[in-house]
Amino acid sequence: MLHEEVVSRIRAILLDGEIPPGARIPERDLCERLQISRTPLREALKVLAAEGLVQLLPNRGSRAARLTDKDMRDLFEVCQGLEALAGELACERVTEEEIGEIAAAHAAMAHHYRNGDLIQYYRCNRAIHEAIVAAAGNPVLVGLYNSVTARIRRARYVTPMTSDRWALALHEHEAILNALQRRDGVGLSHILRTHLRHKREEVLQAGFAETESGDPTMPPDRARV
Amino acid sequence: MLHEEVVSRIRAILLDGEIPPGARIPERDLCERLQISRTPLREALKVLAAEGLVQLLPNRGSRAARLTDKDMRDLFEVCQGLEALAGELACERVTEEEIGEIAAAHAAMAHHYRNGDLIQYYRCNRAIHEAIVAAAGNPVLVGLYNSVTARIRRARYVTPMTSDRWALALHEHEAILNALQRRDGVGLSHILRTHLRHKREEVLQAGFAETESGDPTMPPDRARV
DNA sequence: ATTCCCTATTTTGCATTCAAAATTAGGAAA
DNA sequence: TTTCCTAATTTTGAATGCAAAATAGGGAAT
Repeated sequence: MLHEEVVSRIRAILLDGEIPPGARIPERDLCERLQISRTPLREALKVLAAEGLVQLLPNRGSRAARLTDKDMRDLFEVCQGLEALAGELACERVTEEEIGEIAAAHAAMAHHYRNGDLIQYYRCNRAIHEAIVAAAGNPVLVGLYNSVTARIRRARYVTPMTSDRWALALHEHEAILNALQRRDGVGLSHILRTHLRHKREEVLQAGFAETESGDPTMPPDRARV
Repeated sequence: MLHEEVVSRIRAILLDGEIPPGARIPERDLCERLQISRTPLREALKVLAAEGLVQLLPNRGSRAARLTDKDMRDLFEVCQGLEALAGELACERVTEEEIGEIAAAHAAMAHHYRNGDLIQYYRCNRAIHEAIVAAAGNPVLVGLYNSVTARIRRARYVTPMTSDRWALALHEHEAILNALQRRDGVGLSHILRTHLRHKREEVLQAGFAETESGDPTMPPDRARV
């Protein structure tokens, strides 16, 4: 198994919450599960620590990082900036074909909205945001966007919405698609910011931060893998 | 030596160009120099690879990453977005004390400009940009900014300027300081973008990209450490 | 001289090992 | 029972060892 694959697999385990935020990462068990020795596992953990998904505790191993409200706010703030930039660039560079794909994803999303299928709605939603970032044609931007969004993925795409919020979000997405089709970079940038600001408010209101009560320096629970 | 320190030391070696872009990284020699074994060295290299400073070649070790023109353009583009965001946030959050420090750095920079001291000018210049990002009060933003700017540091802060360009840059910096003092987020954001666009043009014009002629898949020179 | 091929050496990637640190478990004292 | 101390166990962090891959070297054939 290649280094990058080890990183991906562990990242998936963390994002799925299989090792919940704050839980200690059991090297031994993970090694057994991935059928690798501790050396490549630990290399991957250091990389994930640099990404912010893992917290390293000197002489005490590593745990799944947990986000405070402040972390969440900071991450959404940067995400807004990145999506705003992506929106502007995308309007300059997006192809007609890409616009077609995004329009199709939007239509599918609207369909799931009408069916009240939040899971599928979020799936399309995420695809749209990622497609806009991809359309910016800047791999560096894609990389940063992925690392930032990975950390807020669960909050962003799991938090339930009130019916009002959901209707507003869909409405905003119509404006997003519209701005993209008109290649109105400034407009797209602006609506994306507003859209993400609303999402952030929802998430923080829902208290999605991953900090539990209690001393964060205390020995964390051990995740069973 | 702590893991993070190993990463920092190797990062410094790469940024100093001591191992030039494209050169193979000699694990053995670096181990000897840092007085560590290959295990922690390789952990650090994987982290630096994730940062984009090192390129991993399966079964063929790692080399110092080299930037193409496209990489340079992409990095500057993202850097513009990050500084623009930082500028906006900084105007909301910067303290009077921080403004004072930035004003002082600006004065020092202007002094070095008048003396024609490019090295010292760039030192102050970089301090100002970093102070604005710091004033945004968003550690996530600082982290991304550092990783992006690390990769373009040499291009950004080494490229010589024509007298016209230099005069323009100083003039832009006056506008930057002014916008910050007026806490004009939109204005600061805008001038920072313009300023960085100019810098990018300079760098690309100077042909600072790190791609050498020849097949990039060929065995690279080995750096002597 | 140049190209090809085969062997010797080096380098890589990972498993294993080992000392140091932390954690756990157990028993004595209050 | 609760608290504190000590010894056994586990876990961590890094060095070492080892097989596989890549590279370098050195003729033989053209």
